[in-house]
Amino acid sequence: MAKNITTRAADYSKWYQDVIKAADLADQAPVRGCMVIKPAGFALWEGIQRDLDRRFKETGHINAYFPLLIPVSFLAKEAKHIEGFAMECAVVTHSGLAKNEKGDDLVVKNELEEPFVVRPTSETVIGHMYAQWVQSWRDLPILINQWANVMRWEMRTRIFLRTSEFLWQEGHTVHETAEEAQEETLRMLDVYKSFSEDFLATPVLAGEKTRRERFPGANHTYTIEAMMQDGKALQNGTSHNLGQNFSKAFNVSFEGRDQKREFAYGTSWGVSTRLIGALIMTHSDDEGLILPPRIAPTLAAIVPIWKNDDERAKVIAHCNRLLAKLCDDAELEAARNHLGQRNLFTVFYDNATSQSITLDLRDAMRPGEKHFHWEQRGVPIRFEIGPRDADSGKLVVKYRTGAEKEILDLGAITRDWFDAKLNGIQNELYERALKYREANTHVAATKDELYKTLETKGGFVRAFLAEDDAFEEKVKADTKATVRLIYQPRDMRAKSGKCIASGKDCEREVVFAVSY
RNA sequence: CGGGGCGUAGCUCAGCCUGGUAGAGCGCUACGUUUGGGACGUAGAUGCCGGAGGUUCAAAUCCUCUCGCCCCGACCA
Repeated sequence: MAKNITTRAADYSKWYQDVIKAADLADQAPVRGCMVIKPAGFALWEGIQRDLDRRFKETGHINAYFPLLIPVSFLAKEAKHIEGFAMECAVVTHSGLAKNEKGDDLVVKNELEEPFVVRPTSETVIGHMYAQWVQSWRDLPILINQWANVMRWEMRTRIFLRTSEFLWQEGHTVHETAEEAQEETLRMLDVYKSFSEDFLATPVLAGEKTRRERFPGANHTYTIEAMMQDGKALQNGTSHNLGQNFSKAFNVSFEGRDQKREFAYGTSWGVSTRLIGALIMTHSDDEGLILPPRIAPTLAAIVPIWKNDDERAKVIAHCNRLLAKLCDDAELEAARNHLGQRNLFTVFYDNATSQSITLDLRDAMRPGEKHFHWEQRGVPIRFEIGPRDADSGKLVVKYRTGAEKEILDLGAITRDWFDAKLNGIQNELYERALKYREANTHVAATKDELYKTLETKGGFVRAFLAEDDAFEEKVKADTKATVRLIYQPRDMRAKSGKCIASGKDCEREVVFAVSY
C-alpha cells in the first residue's frame, strides 16, 4: 500500500490532496486560493486542450483572445449577470506603486477613474465587441472560443475543483435566430459529453439546470454532471442559451433578411481545469493517480533491473529492443538528442499528441521505488525488464488498472498490441466509472424517500419534480443536496410520475445530489 | 465573513508551559555496499524560529500588534 497516500475510506478529501501531491500535479501558490499547476498537471490540461480544441474546430469554431480586464460599467449592464458575479469579482482600482513614507514598503499610487474587474467570465467584453462586429444578418453566426484564465474570489477553495484563478475555455457565439442559438447550445453540450466520455473516460449525465441553478444572465443552462467516487456530483461543463439578454445589454443588433433590426441570439459554454479534479476523483485509487490512456502524457514506463555492469548492458539492450518495437526509428533517433532529464529516456510514441514512452535509467533509484513512482503518476502501462528477461527474450507487463503482472515474449509486442491494450484500459476505466454511477443512482417517489436516500446512501437520486424554487431551497437547507439537472426526455425512466413536492402528475424528472 | 488550527531546515514536526549556544525524522550531497515492489552504512550541507514593536543581562520561548496559510461552515465552474 502506498505509504504517502491516505486511503479513500479513511479521508476522501485528504486522499484527493495526497494523490495530487504524489503525482506531482500541482502545488500550493503563495497567493490565497491559487495553485501552481506543475508540469505533470499542466500536461493533462494540454491534453484536454488538444482534444477539445479539435472538436471545437470540427464544429466550426475558431479561437480568439479578449482582454483580462473588464470595465466595471460593462458588468453592470446585465442585471442578473452582475447580481450573480458581483461578490466574486477581483477589482483593479489603482495603477502604479510607490515607496511609503518610511521607505520600507510599497503602496498603491494612482487611483483609476474607472475600476476594472479581472474577468470572472467574458460575456460582457465579448458582447461589447460583437456589437461592433455585427451589422447584418450576413455577419452571423459568430462562433468564437477563447482559452484563458479567469478569476473568481471564492470563499473557499479546493485545488483544481475550485481555485480563485483557473484556466478554462469559453465559447461565445451569436446567431440570427433563437432556434440556431438553441441548436448551438445543445450541440456544445453534446461535444462536452462525448469529449468527457471518449477522452476522459468519465461518464456524464447531460441535461438542463433548474431556474435556481441557472447561469446569471442565461435563459437556459445545460450541464454535464459526473459522479465522483464518494458519490458526490461534479459539474464538468456548462452550455448556456443566453437568448437576447446580452445582445440587448450590449446592443448586438443586425439588420435581418426582412430589413428589420433585431438583436442577435447568444450562447456561451465552458469547461475548466476543474476537469482535472474530475479526472482524479473518477479513476484514481488508493495507490495514486490513474490516467485514461488518451490523456496520459506518458503511456508506458520501462523499469530496468540489474545487479552489475554486465547485466546492466544486457538489460538496456533488451529495453532498446522493446522501444524499437513500439517507436519509430526516427523518434528513437530524435530522443537520443533530447536534452536528458535525469536519465529518463523519453521517446514519442505518438507524434501528433506528444505522448511518450519513458525508459527509466535513473541510477540512484532502485526498481521498487521506480514502480511506485510510475504507479502514483498514473502511467497506464509499465514494463519491467531484468536479466532473466534479457536471457529469455521475455518481459513483464503491469497495467495500472489491474493487480497482476503478465509475462510476455518480446516477439508478441507490437504497436497494434500496445494500442489494443491502451484502448482496453480506456474502456475499462469508462465501464468501471459507469458501473459505479449506476450502482449509486437511486430513485425516490416521495420527499421522505428522497431525504432518507440522500442520508443513508448518497449518490444520485432521481425524482419527478416540477419547477419549484422553494422546494429546492428547502431540500438544500435540509440535506445539502441540489438538483443537478433535469433529464432529457429520452433519458427519463417514464414519461411522467408524481411530483415529490406537490404530488401532482409531472413530466419532469430530475437528479438530486450533493455536489462539489 | 464566522468557527477552529498552524507559521521553527526543502518537507513533516518537536522545543514554548518553566527564557540561558537551534533540534529530530524524512529529503538533499559525497563515497561504499546494494538493486525482480518504497535499501543500508559512513561522512557532510542546510535556519532572519512569518514580520514589527515591547519586557529582560538574555526571547523561538513572555506581552502587544500585524501578515500569511490550512481545515470546517455560509457562496460558486
